[in-house]
Amino acid sequence: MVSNAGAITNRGQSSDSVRQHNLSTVLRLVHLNREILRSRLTSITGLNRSTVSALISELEELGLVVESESQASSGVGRPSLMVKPNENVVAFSVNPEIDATTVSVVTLSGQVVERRRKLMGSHPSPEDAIRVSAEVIAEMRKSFSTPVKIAGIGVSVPGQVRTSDGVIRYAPQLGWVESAFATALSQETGLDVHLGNDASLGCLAEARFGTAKNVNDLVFLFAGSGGIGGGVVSNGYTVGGAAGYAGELGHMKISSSGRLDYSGLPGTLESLVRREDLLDFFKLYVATDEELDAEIKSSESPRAKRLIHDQLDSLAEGLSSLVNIFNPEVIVLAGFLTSLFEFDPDYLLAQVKKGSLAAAAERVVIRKGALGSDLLVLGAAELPFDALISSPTSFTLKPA
Amino acid sequence: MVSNAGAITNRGQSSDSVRQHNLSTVLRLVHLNREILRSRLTSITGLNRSTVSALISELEELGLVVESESQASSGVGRPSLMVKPNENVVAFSVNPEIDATTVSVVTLSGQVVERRRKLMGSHPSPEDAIRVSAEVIAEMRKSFSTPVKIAGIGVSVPGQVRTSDGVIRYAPQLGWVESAFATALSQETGLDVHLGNDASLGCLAEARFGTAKNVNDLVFLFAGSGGIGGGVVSNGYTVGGAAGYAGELGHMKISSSGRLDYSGLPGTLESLVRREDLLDFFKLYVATDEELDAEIKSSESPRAKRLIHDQLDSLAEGLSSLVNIFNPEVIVLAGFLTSLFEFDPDYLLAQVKKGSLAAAAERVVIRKGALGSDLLVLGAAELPFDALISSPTSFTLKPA
DNA sequence: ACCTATTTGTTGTTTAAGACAACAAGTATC
DNA sequence: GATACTTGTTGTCTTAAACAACAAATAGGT
Repeated sequence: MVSNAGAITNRGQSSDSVRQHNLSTVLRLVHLNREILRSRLTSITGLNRSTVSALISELEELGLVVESESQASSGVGRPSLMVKPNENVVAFSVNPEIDATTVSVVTLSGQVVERRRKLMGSHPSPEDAIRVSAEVIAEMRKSFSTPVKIAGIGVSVPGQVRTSDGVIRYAPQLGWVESAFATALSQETGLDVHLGNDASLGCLAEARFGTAKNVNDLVFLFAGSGGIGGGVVSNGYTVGGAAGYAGELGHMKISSSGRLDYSGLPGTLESLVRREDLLDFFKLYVATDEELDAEIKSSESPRAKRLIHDQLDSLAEGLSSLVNIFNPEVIVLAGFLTSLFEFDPDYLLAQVKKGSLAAAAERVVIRKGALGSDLLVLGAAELPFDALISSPTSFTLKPA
Repeated sequence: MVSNAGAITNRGQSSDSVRQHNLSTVLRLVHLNREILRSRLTSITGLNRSTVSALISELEELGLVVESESQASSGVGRPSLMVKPNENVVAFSVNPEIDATTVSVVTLSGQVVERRRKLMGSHPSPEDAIRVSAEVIAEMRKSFSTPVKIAGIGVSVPGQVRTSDGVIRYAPQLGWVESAFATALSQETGLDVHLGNDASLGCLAEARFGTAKNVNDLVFLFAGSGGIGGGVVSNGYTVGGAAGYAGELGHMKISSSGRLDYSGLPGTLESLVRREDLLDFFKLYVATDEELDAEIKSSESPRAKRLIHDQLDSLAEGLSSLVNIFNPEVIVLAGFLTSLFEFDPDYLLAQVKKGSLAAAAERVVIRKGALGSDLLVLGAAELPFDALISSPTSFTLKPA
């Protein structure tokens, strides 16, 4: 079914599904805002005060939210109660990288309360990462001081993930091919496991908690050592594609150059905007984003400036196309792209506008991502939380 | 708000909005299927038989649908009633072109029942097109033999349209800039006027009635004499962008070539895949798509084949990027792109797969559009019909 | 021709849940 | 301390979907 205005399904709504929808809506608002006044909930949802009251009671009985007296009183009238996510509801976030795997605990209120990074030998296999993740998760479950309830596990994957069954199709940097990661990790832990592409999850995180909060049309571009990934939100929905592989914005062809990207495609954005090129130039062999950033910011030599502007030009060409395709409200850059951007923000924006249609580009804004090292951690945790939020009554939280 | 699973709004649902939603859902299904059995409606919506019965009664009282005994009996049991859109409910479709403006009457059941093409002097102004459209519409309203009810007017615009207020920002072929087209035509006719980009409307039409029925992730590419336009459906929603300018797929940069497209951007898909180039080669100065198609299909000379394959290569480069960006289920080609495609369909598909990530491309299918000359007529009419369908009880149909 | 099984439409009743109204509780202003 | 104002709570009302029972219409078997 295709629709602009209507709902996405052909399903009708029974009174039961209405209740589910309203519970989800309230819970989602509480989650997204971290804390929110009851009076705000009534005005945002448009529901009656008494209805919101009943919904919150039900969510409280389910152990998903808690109410407290609000601190700062906001004007005349009886002060409204503050509603927050129950701090005992958590999700695990798993972030495999080339040389380490990070496991974090995130609360439903969006706090990263624990993080453990396990260094691994070079080129770990998916099985290695699964084993290590399962071990860390088991340790963490034993060491919780409060009695937590677990929504599940979210995994950020630097590669292509089939969302339907959580199979990693191809993760070039890690060298992983066709791994039934979700099934395996679920068996090891007894928890629900959800996988997502790292850049798509980053996009989700910035759109929900970061610099693109409340933005419905958004293009996100993320570059690390392994190339460029992307994510798009359109109409408030993540663009996922038929099987979940959408958002591979680094692999757009923007030039006739024969340079290959990490997936072997020529003339793509990823082949022309490369962290490696900058590292080579500055003779930094292993560098953090911060070191590279400092080097770029302090560049004075014409040759350095030329290189950086070349990269900015390529980035602008890609962004111009994306502006024409998506007419976004905001473009969010993350990873070392923020260093390029901040080197000359006006130049980048001007080049983007030059390469795109005036109408599509007229209100676009380019911003730096706001979530830093929490980006993928928060993004991955959203996957199990989404599952919980979309069916709060039937979802079964697991004990620690 | 950003969500994959949930609804797009933060609004709660009262019992009233449930009724509205269910009425819309049923009416939309009737509209999309042209006719549908009551039993199918119950199974698709998941609503109770008696509820569907009540909903249809209400829609019938509103004069939006009619019931009839179904013809072919389908097995045991009491035969189900057939529900169809009321043939008296119509919309006007207005399609301005460089040398003519076409006004059509489309029924809620998707039939084009009348079409008048008014030739206009070269380079008509928006005001000319508005005047001519209003005149034709006035004539048509007088000449209806049955007492019709009018949902409104949909206009396809070969250019960029701000959807919020129906202002044409820029229509390069027509030379129109900043025209408050919707407001003006509405004043002339007393009807609601909705504007949309031509290619986006074509995409919508193919997704609802054409070759991409029931496809939720779809890329549409349409090429005529004025360049290449596009449309995208993702998650079942049209990708519209922040202001409605999204879908300008012809203006993606795919090459370092300095050739300019009709909007002055270099190296774009539109600059490299050009109807004009083929016309020049075949020495056809004014040609219909059919004539050009015949010429392409009968090409034997190596030079002709080379030219066509060059264009196919450029088309494939654009499509590869789009596959990486959207991971569509189906790519639909329309206009003279179908001629290129049919010249060597396997080659195009192979080149597209070669230029894109294996996972994103593995299930993609390229198809020719199915709606031919009804494409824009049906697409534009969907705009007023959408307005009607999304609020069937409060919508006021205008008399002829 | 008749009987049975099956599916669908119709009608009256039940149930779930949001709206509404009245009242209580708590705050700011004068 | 009185008043205005906003919010939370509670009981009642209303809407609309579900449900159940029955009638209607078909196919297939005897």
